Amino acid sequence: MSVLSRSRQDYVKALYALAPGGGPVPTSRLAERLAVSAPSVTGMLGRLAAEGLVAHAPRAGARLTARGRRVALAMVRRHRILETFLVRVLGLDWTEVHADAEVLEHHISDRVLEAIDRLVGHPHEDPHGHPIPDRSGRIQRRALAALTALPPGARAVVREIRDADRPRMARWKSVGLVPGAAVHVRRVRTLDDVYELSVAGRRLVTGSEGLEGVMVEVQRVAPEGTRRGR
Amino acid sequence: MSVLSRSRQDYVKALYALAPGGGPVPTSRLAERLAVSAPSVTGMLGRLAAEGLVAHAPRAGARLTARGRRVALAMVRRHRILETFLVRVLGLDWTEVHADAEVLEHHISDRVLEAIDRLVGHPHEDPHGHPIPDRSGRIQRRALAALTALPPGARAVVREIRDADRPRMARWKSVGLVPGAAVHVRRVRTLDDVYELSVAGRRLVTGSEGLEGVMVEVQRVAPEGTRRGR
DNA sequence: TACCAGAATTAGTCTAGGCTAAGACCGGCC
DNA sequence: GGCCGGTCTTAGCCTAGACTAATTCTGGTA
Repeated sequence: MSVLSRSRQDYVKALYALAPGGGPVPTSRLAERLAVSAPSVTGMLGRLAAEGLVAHAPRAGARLTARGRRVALAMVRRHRILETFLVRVLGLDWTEVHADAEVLEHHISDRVLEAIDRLVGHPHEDPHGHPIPDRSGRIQRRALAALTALPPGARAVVREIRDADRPRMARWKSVGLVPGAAVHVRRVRTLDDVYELSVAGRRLVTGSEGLEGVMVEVQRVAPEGTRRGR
Repeated sequence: MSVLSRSRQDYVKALYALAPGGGPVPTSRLAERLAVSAPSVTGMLGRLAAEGLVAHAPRAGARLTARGRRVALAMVRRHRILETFLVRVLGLDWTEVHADAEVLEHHISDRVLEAIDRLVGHPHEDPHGHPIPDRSGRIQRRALAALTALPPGARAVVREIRDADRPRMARWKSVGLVPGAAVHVRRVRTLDDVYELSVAGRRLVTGSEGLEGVMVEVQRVAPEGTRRGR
């Protein structure tokens, strides 16, 4: 009970990722996320429920218990500290550290994790800008908007780059869409899905597909006379 | 075939550890070392033989093939680089890093391993003094003697501390028996198993039990008129 | 109200890698 | 030469965690 198999850790982590607020997650969503069949999910949810990590109302989805949530947050902490370490200490690129952290988070002892945390200076954010839960599982919650949701004229600062495939992250990085970058939405042509932005002063024209996963903190919604889109 | 399960890696590593020279290893020795039953060993040896990693003549023990030996040396390299990292970068004590390295060696990608190797400056020895195989599996072979095999009067330098239980390694460390330390054998009382040494200038009296695993490079066997013991 | 489609669960298998119990081999002693 | 004890191997079983096929719900529509 005290030491969870890698599989269990993955299920708990996925539940948290799919519903950080604790809402119920359908079996099929978990199956898709974990690249596993639906019956496998049903089976594992049964075990996790018996262990008190999830509440599973048959045919009504599963949600983490308080204990499950603590486990999930511990995994998130491990993952993000490891990513920070891989980038800052080992010099790997932040567009390519996800897979390594994904494996290591299951196998590193608390002792080594805390030593690494110390080495990188107890960071509050990982290289993608995600907040790192503290030892007791507290995580900074912030109200971020998707860059694609901003109306023309808005100004914002990039805060998080959600994990995505490597080429996409590499593209974001190459055009300056990195945590901390200032963004100004110049025009949005909804019909043909074209965004004209300036990113850190440089002009960028792209489709929405190339922006999903970039989360920003809004500075100014729009110049005078313009209303915020939903 | 290209990616070996943790279990397979452990068997191959154990075979190398029990017979670095490539000699045959009895099933029972493997079982003992891996804390596994003899039938489990027979079963796994069958699989490893089918995969070309070991040669298994029934009832005559198993030995590594050239391929198996390459795998084993890669594992040794990973283990020792990781130990070096845990000590030099994370600041852990060399008497307590073995278990962590034992787990991590199976889960770290080549990319991360090489980054770590770079970070610690491509060391040739780990913190216990063991030589680290290079990328192509070449390992420095040296003729070391057990400290307990030295005759009275001999002078030597500690070169390797063989992995052992933590308290024992901690004791060695606390009395100065660390790689690089100069040792002078003052007296050996074979009857009641007492060794009188001076270690880095400090006097040390102990039984042989407290010295097993300390390997030295002999400087001078004995003063005039004394013969070397076997 | 009855039916249908999609989602979830149940039933039954499979693989890796363990285990115990039982049988087969082999080297040494009488 | 025959037996005996230890060492291996074979036989059969177990668990975690996957899978596919078949079955059961359930909510929405005719």
